[in-house]
Amino acid sequence: MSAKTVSRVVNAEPTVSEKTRARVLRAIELLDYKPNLNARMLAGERSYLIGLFYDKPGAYLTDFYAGAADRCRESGYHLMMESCDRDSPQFTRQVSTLLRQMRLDGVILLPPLSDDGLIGNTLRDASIPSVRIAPRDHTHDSPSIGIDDYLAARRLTAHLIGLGHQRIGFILGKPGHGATEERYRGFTDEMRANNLAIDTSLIETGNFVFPEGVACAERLLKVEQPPTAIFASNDDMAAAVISVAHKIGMDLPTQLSVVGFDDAPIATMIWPLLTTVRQPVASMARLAAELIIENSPRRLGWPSPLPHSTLDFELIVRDSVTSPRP
Amino acid sequence: MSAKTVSRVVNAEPTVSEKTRARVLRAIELLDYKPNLNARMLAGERSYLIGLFYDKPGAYLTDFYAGAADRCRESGYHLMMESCDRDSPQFTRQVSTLLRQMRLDGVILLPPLSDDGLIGNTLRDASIPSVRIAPRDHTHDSPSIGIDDYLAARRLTAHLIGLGHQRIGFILGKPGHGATEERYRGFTDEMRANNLAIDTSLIETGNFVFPEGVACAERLLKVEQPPTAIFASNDDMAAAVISVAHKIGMDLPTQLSVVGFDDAPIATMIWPLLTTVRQPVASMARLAAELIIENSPRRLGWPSPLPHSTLDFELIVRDSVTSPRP
DNA sequence: CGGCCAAATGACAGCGCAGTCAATTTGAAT
DNA sequence: ATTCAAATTGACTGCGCTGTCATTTGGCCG
Repeated sequence: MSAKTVSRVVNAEPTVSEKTRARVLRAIELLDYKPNLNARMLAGERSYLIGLFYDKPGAYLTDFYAGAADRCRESGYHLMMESCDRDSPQFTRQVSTLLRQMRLDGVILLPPLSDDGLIGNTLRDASIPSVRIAPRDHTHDSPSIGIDDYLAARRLTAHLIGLGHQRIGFILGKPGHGATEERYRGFTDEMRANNLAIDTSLIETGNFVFPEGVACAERLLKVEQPPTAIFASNDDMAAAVISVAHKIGMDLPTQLSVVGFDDAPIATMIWPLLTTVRQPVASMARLAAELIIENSPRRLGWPSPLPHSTLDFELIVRDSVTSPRP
Repeated sequence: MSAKTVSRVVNAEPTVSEKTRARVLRAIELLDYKPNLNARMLAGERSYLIGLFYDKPGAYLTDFYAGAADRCRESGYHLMMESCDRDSPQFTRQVSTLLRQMRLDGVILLPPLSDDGLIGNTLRDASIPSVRIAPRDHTHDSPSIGIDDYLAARRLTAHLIGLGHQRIGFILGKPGHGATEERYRGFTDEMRANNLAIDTSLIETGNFVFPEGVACAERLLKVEQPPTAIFASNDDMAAAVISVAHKIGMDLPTQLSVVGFDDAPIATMIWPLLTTVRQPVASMARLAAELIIENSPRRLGWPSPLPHSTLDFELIVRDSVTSPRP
């Protein structure tokens, strides 16, 4: 029973007889043997480490991390969460240091990193597989995972219209994000499909953050003929709308309907509870980790065609929407 | 110029002449040399890895992670965030696997893990240094970091009392957490110091979470003579109070003052903005990482007496508090 | 029963670094 | 200049595993 044979069993190599495999597994169980990760990394080509790169920490980050880490654990991998300050001058250095020091087997890119050319190139140069979450651009040379933002936005808009809303304000996310564009496109298409005019004075840009959402809401609610409903491109900005409405003494949702997007924790921490779209964050995370883990041993590159997974979203109807007052 | 000499320079060993050190450093810079982490781990006794163990992901988790990771990066360390499901049967196995596989140099324990005997023992048996964040119990054999919850709660209560509030409701956190007890003690002591009675029908337990905070708030606002102010032991529960108040049509903060604790993101994402206590999360995180990093090379155990750091909190006065109506 | 091929196993080296200890250089004292 | 201790440096080894390749085993055929 040589060390090598144990190694073979641990790595599930096919060239081991069933008899010895069983014996080894029993011994492993008995001794509670755990292979030393560092030695495996040093000797082998895999590091059993996956990077999770993000720009700014959002509310979904911990959820995503938890989901991906969960999947990683199942296969003996570990997740390294790393904040990538895109504007930092040492940005590339930082990334390549990480890659070289840690020998990551793959990287999961959260938006807006998923569309960042610099990171993309750095990863490609280092031939490190990556998986992109909710990219704007699906022509990258790595798989992507997301929901159909366009469709979700249409549904959400249809929900509003179905209840009788006609003047609907829209708060855009951060320019350049795929989600921003798709959600807006879904909104406008659904409006047009219902022969509803899009009043450009009712379109604001809130960059996905609460404070700017506040400014948008203040402008939106101050116009001559205010909207009866506001579609915010994420829950943080929807919360901002609600906060402003409360501040100026509006009665919600009677006087104003609000919808958000993401089903972030904040969605259920305010009154009225937000009607929103839930992204399957945990599933996306698990899938992302899985893609990398399964691709990792071979290093054969991604299968062709590249898997672009579109997961199902869920329309969550809560209390923040009602029919407009006649 | 042997490899060993380079190793000495990289590890800042003292027995290198200034001349060679300079030469080596220049070469390192020139070649952009990065020592292989895995090899260092395998060969040396350090792993350059610190664990951040948490139970349930809270809002401050990402901030804490960011702060600690920041400090780690400065010294070439990395942070592994791990969720410890305290109730899982494989809990100990999971932890010890981590420790043995990754050979963590140290572990940061977030509450309530900071008071968990099982983890504490496991770590001690593996002689892995740990740093506890906001423990209830300061008699552990590892350093702790926190703020003076008692004092902060007194200040917050004094703020309320100073504005004229006399009937003040209190929502407790999760039993067993140090923060829960200290904050409540601060509240009661300050009330007593002002000769104010503590009406036990105005004390509720919300376990630090929003949904239970909602239930507490509903009960609190339904009593015969409702409080004019509510002290929630954290911001999530304070948000719950505000949400309920909005729901039943109260005018805030005129009819009800609310204070929270932590200055979580939610504190500024609702109207009225929460008056609360800010914990220096980033500083705590940096300090925690630093303690482990500095202790790590020696493995001499902690200095005596054990450093129990009490960092400064900050009373953040915003809009959720006003004088009670006459 | 020998011969042969494929399957299964083991011997060995080396991944890149740090620990050990011996070899070398330096510098101060004689 | 010589001597000797201290300071500095380098050769060598091993950390625990995996890749390579040689060796052994087992099954099947003639």
